[in-house]
Amino acid sequence: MTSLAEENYLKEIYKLHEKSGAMVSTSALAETLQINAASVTDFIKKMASKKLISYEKSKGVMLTEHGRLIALNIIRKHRLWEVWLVNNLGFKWDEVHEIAEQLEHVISDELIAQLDKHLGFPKADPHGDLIPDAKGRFVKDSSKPLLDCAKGDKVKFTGVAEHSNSFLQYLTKSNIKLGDELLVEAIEDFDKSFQVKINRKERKLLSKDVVKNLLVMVI
Amino acid sequence: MTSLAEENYLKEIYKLHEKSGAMVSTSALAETLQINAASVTDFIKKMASKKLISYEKSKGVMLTEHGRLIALNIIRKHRLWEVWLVNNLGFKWDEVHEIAEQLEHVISDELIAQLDKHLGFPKADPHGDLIPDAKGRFVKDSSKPLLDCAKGDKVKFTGVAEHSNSFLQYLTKSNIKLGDELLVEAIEDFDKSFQVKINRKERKLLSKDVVKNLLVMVI
DNA sequence: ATACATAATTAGGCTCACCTAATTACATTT
DNA sequence: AAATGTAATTAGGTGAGCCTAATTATGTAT
Repeated sequence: MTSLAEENYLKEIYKLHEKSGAMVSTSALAETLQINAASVTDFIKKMASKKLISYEKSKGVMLTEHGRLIALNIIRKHRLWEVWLVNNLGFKWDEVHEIAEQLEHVISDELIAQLDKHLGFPKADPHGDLIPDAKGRFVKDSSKPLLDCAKGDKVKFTGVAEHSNSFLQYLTKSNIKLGDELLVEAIEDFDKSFQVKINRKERKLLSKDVVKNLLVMVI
Repeated sequence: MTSLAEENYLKEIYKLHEKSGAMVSTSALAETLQINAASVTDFIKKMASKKLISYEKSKGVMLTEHGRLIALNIIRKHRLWEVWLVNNLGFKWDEVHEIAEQLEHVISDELIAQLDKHLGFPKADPHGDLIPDAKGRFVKDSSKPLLDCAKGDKVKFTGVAEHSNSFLQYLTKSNIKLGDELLVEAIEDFDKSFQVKINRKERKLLSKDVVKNLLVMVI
C-alpha cells in the first residue's frame, strides 16, 4: 500500500511538524530527507492526491488524519525496534538509529504485536521518546527541558531533545543516563550553565546547550 | 551495494541450483520470482556484467564465488531471523517465511552478529535448514529422505525437503515435530507408504509424498 | 512601490526494475 | 532434413522516484 519513500516522507513530515508546530516547508523536508527540493515538490503532489497529506502550493504540507496514523505506526515500529536492539541485543543508544530505520519498514502487524509483547509493552524507547500504541495514541508526556527548571528543583532525566550521536556520546561519557536523578544546585545567570548533582553523588557543570536538550520530569 | 532485486535473484538462483545441481534457466527463475521471463533475461545480463553470476546465452546462469557468498549471507540472515521469530516471538514454523523474507534484507553485519549470539549460535532454522556461518560455511549435513530408509531403521526427524505451508501444517496436525524419533516398522511395497512409530509411542502411516519430504538422520 | 534574496515550482530527463509483443534459438519428433 | 513446440531473447515501453536548469512566487529591505 504505502511505499518506502512515502513512509519516510510521512515520518519526517510528522517529526518536522512536531518541532515547529507549523506547516512543513518543501525545503525543510528536502533538507532532512536529503532529496532535491524539486523532487520533493513532485512527490508531495502525488501524496496529496492520495490524501496522505494536505498541500497548499508554496505554503507547505500537513498530514491528514490518515497520513498521521501511518506516520505514527512507522514511529511506533522504529521505537519498538530500538528498545529491542538496546535491551535484548546489547547495542548502545547511539548505535541503533540506522538499523531501526531499516527495521521500521518491515510489514507485519502480527510481528509488531508480538515484539511489543516480548518487550513487555514499553512506553518509551532508549532515548526516552514515547511509543504510540497500535492506534497511534501516546501516554501523556509531562517532561520539559532542564533549562526550564529553577535552582533547587529535583528532577528525573527522562529523555533527550537532540538525538545526534555526538550528544548521546557526550552523555554516555559524562555518565548521565536515562532515569538519573538531577538536583539543580546553581544556575549561572550569564551563560545559563547549570551545576547539578547527579544521583546525590557526583556534581557536574552542564552548558546551556546541554540543559536545553535534557528532558526531565519533576519528581 | 547489492539491491533488493539482486539479493532476491541471487538467493533464488542459489536455491534452484541446490535442487537441480545444474545451471538455472531463465524460465525457472521467472517462475519462482514471479517475474516475466523477458525481464529476467534483462536483469541477469546486468548481474553478469557485475560478476555476480556467469551467464551463457540461452543456457542459463550460475553463481560466481562472489555471488554465492552474497546469496549465502542472505540465506544466513533469513534463517537466523526465522529462529528468532519462532524461539523468541512465539511464531509457528509455518508463519515465519514472509516476515523473514523482509528481515533478511536489513543491512548490518553487527546486527546479524549480535542476533546470532543472542540466539546461541544456532546451527539450523525451525525447519531444520542449516545456517551458514558469516563466511558462508555450513556444518556437514548427514540427513537424507526417510524414503531412502529401510524397515527397522531408527532415525531422528531433522528437516523438511518441502517448505509449503500445507506440508508444514500437515506435520503439525499429525504431531510430528523436528527432533522426533522415528522407527520404520513397515514399508508397503506397492505405494511406498511407511508405517512408523513416533517417539516409541504413536504409530502412524505416512504416504510416499510425505516420507520423501521428511529428512532424517540415522541414530 | 521597487528591488532583491530566498523558496518553490515547472519542464525535461535519467535509472531501475519491471511489462508486452515480436522474434529467434533450441530440442524433439516425424 | 523439415516441422513443430517450447524456451529465450530482443525491441520498445511504463511508472516510481530521483536529478538539473530555468522560471515563478514570496517575503523583506530600501
